[in-house]
Amino acid sequence: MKPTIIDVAERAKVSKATVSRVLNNNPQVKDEIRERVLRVIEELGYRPSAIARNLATNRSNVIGLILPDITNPYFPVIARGIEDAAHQLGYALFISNTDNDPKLEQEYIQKMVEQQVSGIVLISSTLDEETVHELTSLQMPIVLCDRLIVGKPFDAVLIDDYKAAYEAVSYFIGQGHQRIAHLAGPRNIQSAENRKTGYLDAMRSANLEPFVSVGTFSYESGMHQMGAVIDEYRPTALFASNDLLALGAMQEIHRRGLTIPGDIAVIGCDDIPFSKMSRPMLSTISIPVYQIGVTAVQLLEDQMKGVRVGMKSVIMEHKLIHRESCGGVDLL
Amino acid sequence: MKPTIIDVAERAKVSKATVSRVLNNNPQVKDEIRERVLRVIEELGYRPSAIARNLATNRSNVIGLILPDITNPYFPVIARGIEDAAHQLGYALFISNTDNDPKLEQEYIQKMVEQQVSGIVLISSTLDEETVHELTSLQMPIVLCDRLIVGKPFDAVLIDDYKAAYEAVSYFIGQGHQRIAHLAGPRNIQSAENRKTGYLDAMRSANLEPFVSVGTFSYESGMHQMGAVIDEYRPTALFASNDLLALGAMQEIHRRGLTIPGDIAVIGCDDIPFSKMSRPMLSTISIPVYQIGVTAVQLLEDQMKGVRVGMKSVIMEHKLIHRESCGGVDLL
DNA sequence: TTGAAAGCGCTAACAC
DNA sequence: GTGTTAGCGCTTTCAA
Repeated sequence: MKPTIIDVAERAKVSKATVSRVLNNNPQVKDEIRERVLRVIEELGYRPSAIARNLATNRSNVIGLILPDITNPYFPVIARGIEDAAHQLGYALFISNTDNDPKLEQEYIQKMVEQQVSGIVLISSTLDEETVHELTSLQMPIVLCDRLIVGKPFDAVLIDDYKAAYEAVSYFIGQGHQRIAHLAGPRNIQSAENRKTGYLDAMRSANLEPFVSVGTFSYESGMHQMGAVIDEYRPTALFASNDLLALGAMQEIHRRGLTIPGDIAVIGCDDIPFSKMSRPMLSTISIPVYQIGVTAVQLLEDQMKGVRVGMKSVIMEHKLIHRESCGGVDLL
Repeated sequence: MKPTIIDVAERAKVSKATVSRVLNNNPQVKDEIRERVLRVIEELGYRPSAIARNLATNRSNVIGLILPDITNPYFPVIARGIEDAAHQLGYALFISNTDNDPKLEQEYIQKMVEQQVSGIVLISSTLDEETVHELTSLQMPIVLCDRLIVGKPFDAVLIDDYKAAYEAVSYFIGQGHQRIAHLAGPRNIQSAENRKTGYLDAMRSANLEPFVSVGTFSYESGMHQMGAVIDEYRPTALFASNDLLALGAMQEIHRRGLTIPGDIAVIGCDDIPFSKMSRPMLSTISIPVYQIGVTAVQLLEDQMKGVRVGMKSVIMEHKLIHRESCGGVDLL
């Protein structure tokens, strides 16, 4: 059997309260006794049970991360930011993939509640009313990360998708492009919609005829959509709603014997690790993904400590990274 | 306050034992009472505390995953396989990144022990004696995943790195290549060493002069090393120890105005998602990463259920995926 | 089929 | 400075 606090207490000839005190670094323990206890702990290889502790203190020092799919190259860096920040603050991390399925989201939220997590970081693109309602009724610290449905009553860390898209398109316009296409993401993903709107507005304000092709946020989708876009619109520039889409589009552009950026200039969004490995290297809107994760945990910590009342949203800065695929002068 | 089992019991006018029974689907509860209790649970929005439950049952239904870095594109798919399998079996998942730091590995193992996880999946490249010793003394279900230090007394799921490398090199030899270089991974990573040995043996058995360049498992390393390899060895083919290395090497090859596979044919290893997005598409040794994760959890489950005594290693099948970068006839 | 009560391993008053 | 004791919310005998 694993030793318990009682085993330690008996062997060290003290009460378990004292053992508990040394465990929690309570200063009012005589050094001599502290050392004796420590020694016994060592001898026995004793490890306090976090579970018993949690039950007694009603806190778990665990935070939960719920995200769509760790396999999507956009998320690992966020996850890493969250994990690093969490561990730094002494929290362990639960993780669950939902594939954006509201059913699963709710199920995992429930599970986390049952596990008594101290807080939840939720990355969801599709938050429905029901989930929101469930979340609010939880009375639990929650931070929405990156893909907010606007107007929801939660802390959130986001980027300004609208502006990011607007800037990318404006760059193309500044370069003299007239036929700028947009590969959009799924309609139920808020950030995709915002980027689309940004694109549309930028085009309109320059009196240019927009062309949008809607797909999923995947490489394959980028390939397939791009074929039709070329056939129907003959763009000289492309703004893709995320890098995977852009990379897929580039593949198709090359397949047709067209050049990048010569025939078609391309800008993506997210700056996933691979965007600098493509040929030509993908120009893209860079998002401080790691920092988003760190910030999310900070907001969570604030809530957990009760430092702050009321909600708080943090908007992270994005930046157009001028690599090879968008043509034009080097902006650096 | 969150309702407890007592609140439910009182409101349903039964004892908490009965509530506990319906919670655990104990069949010997009268339907009428079961329904009444269920109704109250619903009304109160009651959720049993996993923590209290764990303390009472001494099981946590949580498994821990310790891996080097979720940000490395090789790991997310494994992680996903593990998570899916875990959730399927009713386990939640802890996750920790170690960056292959033995200190951190030990720290996280300790944390997981304190959290009373039911089992641990450990992906480590560098397992030192001390950690192994700690692990064995834990008496806890453990599965080593993918990067085994051979001869350690744990369950493991692996691939045959030696053979994989041997096959890749043999393919090149079969194509008539004489100057086949190898970009190796770090010396302290077992799989990298095994791949290197496979390369070396294949070269020797064909009486070819080998050329190995050792670096890290990164894209940048691939770029940098490849420069020297070209200068010093003028290879016509390259076997890289992983895809990131291969992709970096391809970048450098292109930068020098050389063609792939024309001037230098390349084969990578791992089949990370990006290997099919590169241009040309990277030929590589494909590893059933997702299945590795699933299998690891199955082994863990076996241990946790006590189904099996003794150790077990599972070797997963790899396969050379012939895409564009390795030249030669299409093998399909 | 149900209830009473002991206990899981720890923390936190409170008393000494 | 240290010990006693009463919980934390659940499961699980054991009786009834």
